[in-house]
Amino acid sequence: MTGVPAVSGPVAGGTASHRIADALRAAILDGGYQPGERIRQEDVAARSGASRIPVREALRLLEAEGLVTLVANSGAWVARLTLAECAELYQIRERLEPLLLRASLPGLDGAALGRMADLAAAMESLAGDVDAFLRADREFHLASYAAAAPGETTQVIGRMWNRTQHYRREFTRLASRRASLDATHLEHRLLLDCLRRDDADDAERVLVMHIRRTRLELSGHPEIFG
Amino acid sequence: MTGVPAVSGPVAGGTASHRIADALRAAILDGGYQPGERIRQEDVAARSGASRIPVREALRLLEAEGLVTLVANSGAWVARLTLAECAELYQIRERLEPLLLRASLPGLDGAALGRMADLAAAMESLAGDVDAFLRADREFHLASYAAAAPGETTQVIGRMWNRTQHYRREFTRLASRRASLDATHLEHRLLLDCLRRDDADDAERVLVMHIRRTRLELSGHPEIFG
DNA sequence: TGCGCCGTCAATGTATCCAATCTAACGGCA
DNA sequence: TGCCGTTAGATTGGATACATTGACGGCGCA
Repeated sequence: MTGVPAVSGPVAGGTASHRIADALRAAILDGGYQPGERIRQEDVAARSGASRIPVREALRLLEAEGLVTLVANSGAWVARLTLAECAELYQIRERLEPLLLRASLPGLDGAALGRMADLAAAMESLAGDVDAFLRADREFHLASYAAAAPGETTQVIGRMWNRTQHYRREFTRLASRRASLDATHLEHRLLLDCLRRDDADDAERVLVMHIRRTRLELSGHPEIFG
Repeated sequence: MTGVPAVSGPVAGGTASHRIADALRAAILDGGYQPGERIRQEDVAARSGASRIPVREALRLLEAEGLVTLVANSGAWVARLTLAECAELYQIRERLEPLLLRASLPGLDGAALGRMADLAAAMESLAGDVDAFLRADREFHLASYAAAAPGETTQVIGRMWNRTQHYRREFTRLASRRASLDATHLEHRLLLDCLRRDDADDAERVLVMHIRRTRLELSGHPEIFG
């Protein structure tokens, strides 16, 4: 229940709906709920000590974020993606993340780049711990965008990361077993180099290739989406 | 209340929340509600013959779409954009719409291109009627994407169009008064030509320039965002 | 006269209760 | 024995009623 830096996280004020939505989101991202798993309103209500009304609003919120699928008069399930849907989210990322990176680049200072270097190094040594790798990878990329003014682009990209989180976990599990994250590590270093050189064009290119390669490798593992 | 081809339109099942959300969305897009205007839950409930519960869920939905701004314990307002926020949405469009156009291009047949040509011609003669122009422009561009499999990209782009609708209307009002939509018309013809030639790269380029020029012209009219 | 406190009111947030709908198990029938 | 209609249960959707929060205006005081 801890650890994932929630993108649309505990920002919103004290209303119960938001608290519940935050808790559910964290549970889904951490794998406490699996894709396809049913979410019963009363269960959530009981666990959060509230009535079903705020739970319903929380579910609506998560549906809008794409994390939950609601069917009228039937129920709520943790959203699952087909391979094609997941690939589409990655294509959106390929187009939008370079935009955000470009906006962030001028504001990235030495401290931010240092933190990113630490994370990149950590990922290379963390080959075994999938969840730690996921957290570091997420923080690495989000850190590269952190100097951009938060706005719609950040929101959209955050939703893409959240929606694909489970499949990234499964893929990383596979890849780490075969010790085949070398390309990832290399691209992270390349990206850092572009940022240090303040070269936005190169950074965009590297980032596009990084996301695209991941997408193509994901497409090679349709069994993840079974 | 009619006319706007709602992007996230009356798709969803019979639940009252969705009906109310559809009605509110249409009202906002048509200008029945102005940006910054307050939306009272009881008003909407009374008008739609339902209680406040489904109204609240509808408002949550529209908040997620970016059309409504909710403040806890305070109320709901029709979302308003600053010039910077609007420009950001246009930058997202610059990156994503070419992607969608490329996906749609192979499936565009003669009928679709013919319809687009009709709409382009209509826009050129419709110089006076702002709302008719807006409808035609929207249908023109959405038609160019219609052959792509509906997915997240379509959704995101639709939301961008919806959120900027009001400001496009105001801008068009200004531009049509000065008869300065010539560049728009020209770009529409160029785009159609690329599509007829089945040239995806050129089409992407023209579309990017089309959206970017609009963004820059919008930036020249900060008074719209007062 | 201007600032700040307090009371009233309106609008939202939440809980409880009832109705409508879907699911699944059961039994009848071919 | 397999299929289908029926019925009972569970679960969600919605309405009403109450609690809570925030806003506005009046009053007192400096």
